[in-house]
Amino acid sequence: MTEIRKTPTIQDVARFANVSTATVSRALSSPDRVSEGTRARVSEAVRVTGYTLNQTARSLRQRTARTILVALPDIRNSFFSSILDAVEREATNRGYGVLVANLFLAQAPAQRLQEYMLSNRADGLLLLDGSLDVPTLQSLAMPPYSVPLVVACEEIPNSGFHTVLTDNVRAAERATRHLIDLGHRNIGHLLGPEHNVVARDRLAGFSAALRMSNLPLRQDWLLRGNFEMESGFASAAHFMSMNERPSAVFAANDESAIGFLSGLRQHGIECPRDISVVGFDDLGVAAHYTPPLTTMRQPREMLGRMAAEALMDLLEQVEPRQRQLRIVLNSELIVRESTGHPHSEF
Amino acid sequence: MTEIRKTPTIQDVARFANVSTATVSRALSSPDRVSEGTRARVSEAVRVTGYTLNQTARSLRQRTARTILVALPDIRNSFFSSILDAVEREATNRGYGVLVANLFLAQAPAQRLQEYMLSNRADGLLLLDGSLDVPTLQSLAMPPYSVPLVVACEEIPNSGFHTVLTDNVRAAERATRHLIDLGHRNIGHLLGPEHNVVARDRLAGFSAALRMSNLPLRQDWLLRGNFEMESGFASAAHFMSMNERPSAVFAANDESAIGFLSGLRQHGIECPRDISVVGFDDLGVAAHYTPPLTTMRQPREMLGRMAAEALMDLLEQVEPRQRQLRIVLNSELIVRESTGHPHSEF
DNA sequence: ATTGGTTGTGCAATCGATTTCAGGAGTTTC
DNA sequence: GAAACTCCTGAAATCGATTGCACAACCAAT
Repeated sequence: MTEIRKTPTIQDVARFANVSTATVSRALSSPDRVSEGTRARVSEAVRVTGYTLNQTARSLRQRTARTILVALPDIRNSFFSSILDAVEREATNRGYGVLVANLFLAQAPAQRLQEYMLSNRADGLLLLDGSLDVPTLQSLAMPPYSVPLVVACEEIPNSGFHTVLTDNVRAAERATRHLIDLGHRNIGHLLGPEHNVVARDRLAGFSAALRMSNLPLRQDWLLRGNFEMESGFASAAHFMSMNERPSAVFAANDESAIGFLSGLRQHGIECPRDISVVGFDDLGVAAHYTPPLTTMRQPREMLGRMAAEALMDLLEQVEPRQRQLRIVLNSELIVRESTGHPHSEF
Repeated sequence: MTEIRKTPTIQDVARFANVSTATVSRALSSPDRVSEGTRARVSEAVRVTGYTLNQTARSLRQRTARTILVALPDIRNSFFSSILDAVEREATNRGYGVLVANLFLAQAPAQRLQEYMLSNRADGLLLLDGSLDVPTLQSLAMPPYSVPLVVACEEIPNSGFHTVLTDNVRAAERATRHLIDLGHRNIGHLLGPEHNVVARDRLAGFSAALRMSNLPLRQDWLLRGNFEMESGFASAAHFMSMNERPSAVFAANDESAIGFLSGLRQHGIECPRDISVVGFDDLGVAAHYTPPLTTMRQPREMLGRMAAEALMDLLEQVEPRQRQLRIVLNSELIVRESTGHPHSEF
């Protein structure tokens, strides 16, 4: 009686097929290196024993985990979860596992990532957070560690890291120009987090657009925000307290735009009748908000996919790539109903 | 000259501290089993060499990966990403890694999970998807594999799996009763996916509430849906084509409620003036939608946390737990502005 | 002085795969 | 018919930790 006591190993297969473990290993991972007969015997033995590879053992020997670590500032944010979705899909296709590190509220996040990477649980790091401690990351990326690393979404300036992102400056400029084209001359901006690169780029694009149309950039029309709905909501109150108000606002992202509109509505301000608002991201809800949001659509799936591809390519090529990789994707203006011509003073 | 050629191993530490690797291992993982002097020497050696544990090697020897696999139907869905957030936080606290398997559009998902688990990359499985092939899962959970498994959010009936979920039936009943209490007598239901357990439970709660108030359940007022915005949007068109329309609708979740409202708006139907709608989940956007959504709030963070806890407890206890664990959390009605008294016929 | 117990440490086996090296068998080449 | 090559296979080393077992050293009790 053959009692199965634990998951079968390559030894069991070898015994059953009457070959050595070396041959089993070869039969499974490079079938053309064994004879047809052996290959068949091994296949049969695998079938009978119900053998499955112990990935841990392979990882130890091959020094690769076939796993990538994805670090993101906040999974709950629908923008990042979309990207994670694309990354996971791409990784799975290529036989990689995906470990997630959610950095929201984590203390010493960069260090946590470092420990993770040095523990050999993952082969490469996909960073979706640009706010991490650069020296720590850089020491990770340099010899002796040389951890393969790709930054996506949020650039880390002067880091030399491979990067995949969207052209936030130009996209913000485009969004603002849309408002200008509609006839708006008094335009405000709902800011992202102060130290966030993406937020800065969007502000830069915003001011560039104003400048190109000879419109003044009014500091008092830069509304505090941090990409979250609640911050947009809070800014609405501030907006109401202003003596002079812009007729249009470019919000740094959809979430804050939605919070902002929600806040305004409480004060009887209707969009687009009284104010035009353009967002950024084109979250799923943007199309179904009331009013449907005009916004810059970021190619999220594409971005996630390309970032994952870039990282895995990095992992699989033999010699280290010399030049820094930099991919910039374009965003697209989606015009819906939250923007219109200015026509009322209030 | 001591050149660092690769990441230092326990051997390097041992050599430096002039002890055996066994002692280093003990000094690090059970410090009270070595003498104070050795402990200090080892610590120093670790510091100098920059040693970090190779988790893969430990995993191989100890036959535990200190990693859990979280399987979810769709990460992009804000409901699941919230749960994942809580799970990740809890797991990290206890020193576990989190691998994600996004099952959206995956073929043979149950089998994919099986391969994953049998490859020893994860110690336990947290299932957030109730639609998987039960026999496959059951064979995983039974000897000889005995994979620790916890199901959350979506129950798998008669499976005997440990489960953490919310009381969907009662919550749906509560939501419907809210509409009845407001005076509605003609109430419809925007369904979830036909074969989804959660959707069925919510339908059950809906009909129970009607029954208890002696209101008829009209089949033609059960609107097709699949939890997604687009399906709610599509149902709005169908709604408009009906001869007799309900004055209120209980939507199976917030996303479909939002799509539905968005569709209705296109036809000039205003909420809550012309119709009352109550949703389910209390997604972040619910509070800031126009109108703010009345909805059943699910304790998502709690749910994720408890599910993760349950799984890790399972992993860490020596003898297998006998009784099936079953935790049911309560949802809470959040009344906002999408519901009101019925007052117009249309 | 013997026994018994505790403490601290090292040797070597072990986890389950891959891979290097060597060699036997068969085939081709000159 | 010897040399050179190819093809296939197995023995054993290896990846980097943990752990069972043995034992030395020390202390306490009889």
